Amino acid sequence: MARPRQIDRAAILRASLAIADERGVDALTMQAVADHLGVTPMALYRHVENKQDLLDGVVESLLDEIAPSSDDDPWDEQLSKMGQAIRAAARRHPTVFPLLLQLPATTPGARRARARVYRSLRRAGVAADDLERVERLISTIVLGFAASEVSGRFRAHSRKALDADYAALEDLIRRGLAPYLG
Amino acid sequence: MARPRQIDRAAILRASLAIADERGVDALTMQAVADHLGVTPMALYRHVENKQDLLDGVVESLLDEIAPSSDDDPWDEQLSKMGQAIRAAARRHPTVFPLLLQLPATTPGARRARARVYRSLRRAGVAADDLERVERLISTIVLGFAASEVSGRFRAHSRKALDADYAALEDLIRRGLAPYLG
DNA sequence: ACCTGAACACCGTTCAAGT
DNA sequence: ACCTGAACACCGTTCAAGT
Repeated sequence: MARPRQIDRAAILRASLAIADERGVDALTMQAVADHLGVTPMALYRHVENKQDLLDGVVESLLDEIAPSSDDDPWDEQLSKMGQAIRAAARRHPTVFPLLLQLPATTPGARRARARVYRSLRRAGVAADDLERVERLISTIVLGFAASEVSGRFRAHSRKALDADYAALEDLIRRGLAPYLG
Repeated sequence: MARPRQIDRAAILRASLAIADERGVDALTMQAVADHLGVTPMALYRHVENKQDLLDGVVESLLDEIAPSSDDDPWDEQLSKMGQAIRAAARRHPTVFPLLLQLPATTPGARRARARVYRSLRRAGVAADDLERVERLISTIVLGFAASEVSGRFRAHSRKALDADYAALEDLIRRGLAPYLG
């Protein structure tokens, strides 16, 4: 428990995510983060603008956890893997993940994540004109489901039931997307 | 601006929603609600358990705003109207609405809202065994979109672009649901 | 350049006291 | 039965001061 000398933005965001995962996003206070890093709360303001900036940073850091699926897989497989990766990230960070739906899609991390989906869709045969719209539809559906399942909305449902729901959702997306896959 | 003598749970939730709509959910404090009602913050605790209970109540009150569509309309029309009603409610309450995705679906208001969709789906020909799953899929998709569009995720998009996105989403749902409509 | 001490305004909540 | 005053622990944030 020696105090780490390197306190920078990345370390602050890492500590913040850990606190939110362990004790919930409500326990994510400037003081808790400072304690975790062996520093006073005021020291954080050198590296983050304020609490909202810190929170935005934490939410955005989730995007980098959604691993790019292998480009070699067929379209179906890529959709499947992306869904599982997103659901797994949601489960790892149940109180922070739902905030992704509120994150402006113009941040660097959001752009990177979108670029990966664009590539998948292009290889699947989606026309250039439809690319952005299709990406918005898919990500909205998948994020909405993942947020719902980790944040209490489906609290009464077993993991097995949620998996079956998600499989049905994936089928629905596949059918719904058929016209775009030309 | 005479202080209303009737301070009960309903009045508290109404005042809370008004404050959140005007100044954002972050401005929804016990003190702000008390001020709005001409009372001290401590008086609220007679009618709500605590801040979280108040917030839950406010979120749940949104569900009652999603008007039941007319039973006479054909299935397509009902889906359309439900979507518009939900998006309109989201626009009226942009900072509170996204919390719907976190509200346990076991509250009375949530049950009522679901019952309405069940009836629609049954009339559309969805088998009894598929009813609950189909409802979960549809509401997840529509809530996810509505939350996204009012909470900054699509901040860069015009109202026209969002309407077009939603139309595409509705088409996608229709195609995806076809197998269930037997 | 980076962290700290002291201070401020605000927040949720409790409890005994008032009516 | 219902509201209030006083009080507490905690929160985000600023700023001058330390190293």
